[in-house]
Amino acid sequence: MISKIENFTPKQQELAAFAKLLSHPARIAILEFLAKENRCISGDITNELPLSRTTLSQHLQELKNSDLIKGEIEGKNVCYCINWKTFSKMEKLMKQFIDKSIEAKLKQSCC
Amino acid sequence: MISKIENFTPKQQELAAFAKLLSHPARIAILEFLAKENRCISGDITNELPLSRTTLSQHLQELKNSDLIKGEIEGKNVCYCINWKTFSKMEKLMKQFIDKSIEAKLKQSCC
DNA sequence: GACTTATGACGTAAACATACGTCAAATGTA
DNA sequence: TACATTTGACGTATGTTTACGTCATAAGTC
Repeated sequence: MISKIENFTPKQQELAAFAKLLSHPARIAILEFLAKENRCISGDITNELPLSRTTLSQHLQELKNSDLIKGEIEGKNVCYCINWKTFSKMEKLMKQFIDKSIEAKLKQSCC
Repeated sequence: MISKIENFTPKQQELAAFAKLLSHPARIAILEFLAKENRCISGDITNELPLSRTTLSQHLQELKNSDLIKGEIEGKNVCYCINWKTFSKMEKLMKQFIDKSIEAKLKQSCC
């Protein structure tokens, strides 16, 4: 199968990539948990979520690969936390898309 | 394989489902196109996007199944348009998630 | 009625995501 | 040094998404 993704605009691709990260409740739960805790948290996340450590590790890896979270080794543990720089970028793109759409809504005549 | 999705909160599931809809550039492009046009548009979308009619139809179906767009038959054509009620719901959930996260950021001490 | 056009339905192949068990490495503790 | 703990890496089975070709249907046109 040939991917056609590169035929879309960079912005569309970037927004889609961020949306993909949010497209599984486990990853949303991870981000919510990391945001809630005012200190950084290692594999405690495993105890919080109804998934095996292995599966969770995979989701963490995905978030880390996309730079939405950071993970730093702290002795025996790993301290994970949200990368706010990337998070803000996601917020901006998402807001832009939604606002642009809703703006257009006002001019709409049918349906 | 057993799905563990039902073990997460309804809000997490709902947000993830919306995010999944936005997780492909084609579907973002469709929504952008529908929002841009101030009249409703049928299969003209096919001419706008670098995908076969069949593939596009599949993406349209997905958006329609989730109620993010509506499609009404108009003679020979189908008039598609954004379902703003669902769109607003998505906006609200997404905003809630992002704002709640960023609010927590201010209290954060590490990383 | 025959023809064209627009569209959804169905089938299918390739790619990707999800979920988890097991293993190995690295670090702190007895 | 021996041992437990935390964690990423690897393998793998199953499920879902993407992409498209082909067929069927339904509405307008000749």
